[in-house]
Amino acid sequence: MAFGPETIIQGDCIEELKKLPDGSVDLVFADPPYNLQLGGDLLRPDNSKVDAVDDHWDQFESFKAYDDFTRAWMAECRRVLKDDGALWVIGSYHNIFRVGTVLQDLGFWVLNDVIWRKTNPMPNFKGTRFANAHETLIWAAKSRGGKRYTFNYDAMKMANDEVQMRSDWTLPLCTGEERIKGADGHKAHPTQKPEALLHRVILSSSRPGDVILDPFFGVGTTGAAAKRLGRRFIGIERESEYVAHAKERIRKVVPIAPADLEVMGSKKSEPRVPFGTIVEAGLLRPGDTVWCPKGQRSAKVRADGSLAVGEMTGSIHKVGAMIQSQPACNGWTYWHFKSDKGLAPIDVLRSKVRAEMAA
Amino acid sequence: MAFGPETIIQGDCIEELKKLPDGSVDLVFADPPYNLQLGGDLLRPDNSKVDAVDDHWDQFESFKAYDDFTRAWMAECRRVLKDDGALWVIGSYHNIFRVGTVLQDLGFWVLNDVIWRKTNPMPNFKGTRFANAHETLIWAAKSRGGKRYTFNYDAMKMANDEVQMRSDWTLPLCTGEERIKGADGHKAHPTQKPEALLHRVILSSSRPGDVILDPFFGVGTTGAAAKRLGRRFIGIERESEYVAHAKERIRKVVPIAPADLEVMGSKKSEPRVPFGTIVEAGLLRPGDTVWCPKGQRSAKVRADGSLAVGEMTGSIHKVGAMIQSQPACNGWTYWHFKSDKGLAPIDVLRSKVRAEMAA
DNA sequence: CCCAATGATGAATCTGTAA
DNA sequence: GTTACAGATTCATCATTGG
Repeated sequence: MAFGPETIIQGDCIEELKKLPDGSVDLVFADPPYNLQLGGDLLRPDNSKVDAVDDHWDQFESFKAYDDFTRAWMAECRRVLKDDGALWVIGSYHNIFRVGTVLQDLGFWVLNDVIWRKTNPMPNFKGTRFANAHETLIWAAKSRGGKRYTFNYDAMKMANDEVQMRSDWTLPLCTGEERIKGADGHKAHPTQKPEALLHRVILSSSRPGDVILDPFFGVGTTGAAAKRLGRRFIGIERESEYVAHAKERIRKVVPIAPADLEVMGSKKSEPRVPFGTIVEAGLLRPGDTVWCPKGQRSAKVRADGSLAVGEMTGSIHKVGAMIQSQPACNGWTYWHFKSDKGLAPIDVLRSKVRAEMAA
Repeated sequence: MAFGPETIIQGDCIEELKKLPDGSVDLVFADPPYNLQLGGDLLRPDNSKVDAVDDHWDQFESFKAYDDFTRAWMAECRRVLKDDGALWVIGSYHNIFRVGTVLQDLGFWVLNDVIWRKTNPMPNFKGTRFANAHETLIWAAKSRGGKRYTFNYDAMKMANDEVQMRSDWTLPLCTGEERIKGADGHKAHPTQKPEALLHRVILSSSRPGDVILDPFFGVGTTGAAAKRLGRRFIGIERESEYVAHAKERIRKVVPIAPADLEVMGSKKSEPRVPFGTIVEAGLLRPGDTVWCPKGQRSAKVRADGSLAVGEMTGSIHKVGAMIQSQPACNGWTYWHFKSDKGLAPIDVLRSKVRAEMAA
């Protein structure tokens, strides 16, 4: 069985996978349900309601039910993969450990776990945890020591300013024009992935003309990226509405010439370094004193990177503003520490940390 | 059984854990071994040579042994944890999926997965994969819906320039002076973690005086960070050489003065002041008027600390919610009184009362 | 036409205490 | 156990509106 360049199948993922022949696919990208286990409604501080992912397809009775489901679709994916093929799966802490364990148990060989760092994640509105600002992808070969998987090392290095691509990728969410909208103007799919993410996945681990299978096709991000990058694809999706959106979307995609693929240039601005990092790095210690430029006034450094002047506490900027009775203050240039050459602005310490980060 | 501030136990992790009493520990930090490639004795860190495991079945056996080992130490950790306790585990793609699955199966409730982004990771020399530039930590409460875990949200926010802390942490590797050296001048431990990482873990999820347990103590990074931050600790480590290094290292650590350990507290922890107290204190009088932020709407203060708008009466929060037709409202920030500088939120009056209470 | 102010929104396991 | 209610809580980005 040979696949045309574009195949979209409407139907149940596992049933349809079973119809595909052994060893016919080069790369699988799967974005399965995450099995979020949400409580009641969640309100933002402005009392508006968060549009939760409460779709029926994300509901599972237990971890065991989720594991069984995972094993079923993933075993089929492994069967249809060529021996030199590979699999990508994306998930969050709700499901990624289950997925990774099943994957290893099925004989896949993990090559990397890759972190998608979101530049603009949804915050944690209630202040109960760390803002959940990333998702995890697993990249795995069909088996250990099997035929060689595809990895376009130089393309990745090129796309990363000639520095080896790392396992953490910083990319924005899929919003704005890119986000597919329904007739009502609302998002057509609750969890549409950014095409830039698929671009990097496909560019890194497949060749032009390869067949890429997405068993949870949704509104077709994998298909759009595959077509743009000159790959063939097979998408399986149960919901007819998503299929319709995907078809319309992919129809409009114009494939680009390989020479024009170097579009992912990354511009690096100076990384933000919180003052707390200076304390964590041990460049200043909790209890240490910092001084104003002329050394008359001082403040104490606290373990969390706040300063204290008497009862007054807050960030380096806030405390600096308060003791000067000014509306604002740049704490990095205002506060000084005692070095062997006398008082020096703490900005010097920030430069040190930045130099280390860049190294 | 009460623990002293510093307890280091030399012995097998699981055996020694079994001797600890139920519900006696506030926080566990575990950095377990993940040498999955080695068959046989998974606990031995001395890298004795074992033939590569190519066979799928052997691989499965190896995973099973690792899962059993993980379940054994983690179940004991769960037993010794207090009901409001929590667990941190760190790992890489080799083991973190196994660890996360076991953790969920044991009833732990995942709060976050946290990514340690290394600023200076080891490159991938052969150019065969993405540079493995991160490790994963899992932070989990003892159980779902159990007693409230500790999270110092405001301290974390402060440490991150007043923006809430995210699930990805950028920190350098442990190198240079910080890295413990053996008599031969080489690193004493193969996977020593940076103290900055432990600083953030401990500061975020424990309180001064808490008991922190590290069942894979190594050269004592957890102990050093715990002592510095005024926490007690219990470390278990099998290798006497590591224990010796840890003791010597921790001996030299100077704890931060208790006063300097104070971090930004949450508003939730401040004493509750009923609105009626404001009226009792005479800061507002029955019959006085309070206004919404822009001053268009007003309500009357009543003697019992309720508000009235026409027929509508109730608490400051309820009346605020009702006149805005919103599900909830913080009356302290919504309602304003007329001061000599124009409208000011009644929260100012609450601060006054609190200041007086503290005096 | 540009800039400022305002509003909307994204895979979210999202409160605590007292009666 | 449950219910009631006080009151604490958000970041980056893009679209829209108003001047």
